[in-house]
Amino acid sequence: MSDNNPKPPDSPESDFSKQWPSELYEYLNLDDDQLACDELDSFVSGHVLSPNTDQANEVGDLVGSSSHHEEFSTNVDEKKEVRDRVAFKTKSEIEIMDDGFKWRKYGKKKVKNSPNPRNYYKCSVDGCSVKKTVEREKDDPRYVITTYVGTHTHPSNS
DNA sequence: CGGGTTTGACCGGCGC
DNA sequence: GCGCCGGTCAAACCCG
Repeated sequence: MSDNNPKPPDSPESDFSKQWPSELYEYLNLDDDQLACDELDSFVSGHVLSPNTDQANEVGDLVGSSSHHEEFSTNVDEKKEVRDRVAFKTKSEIEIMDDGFKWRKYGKKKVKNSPNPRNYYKCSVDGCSVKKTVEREKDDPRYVITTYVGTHTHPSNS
């Protein structure tokens, strides 16, 4: 948390950052409760900017391990662009979850480390360049890994 | 008619 | 220098 990004002063909703994770938590809770699975709860929050393949490996390993949650504190490794990378692992048969935002799919790619394709979504709101990537777990196809990149600059509810 | 989705192609970065 | 890999764009198509 404490991801205080350079939000414009004309943003009436300064606590939108708090609102965002709240909804996600709701989903996670619902999902968890719905399936009564206490073995999952992967909450991975990172912001590694290094374009290194190691990054993917780490994430994959983390997800593959499961059974335990990891939390990365804000390391403030900011360079110039503030790209918050937040990955969520959710148990769902569908990857298209409406979190209150409108997403436009702009690409689909098949990763080598996974037999399943990866979907790329982008926020439809003008001025909001938040991206989202959805990928299925390679070990457990019933798990969905959603990675959010960036911060919304507009209210979730229209 | 407009926006959203789809798929392939293209590109940039890194490794070898 | 080339190949691999991941990410993005764009044209076409589909649906409301």
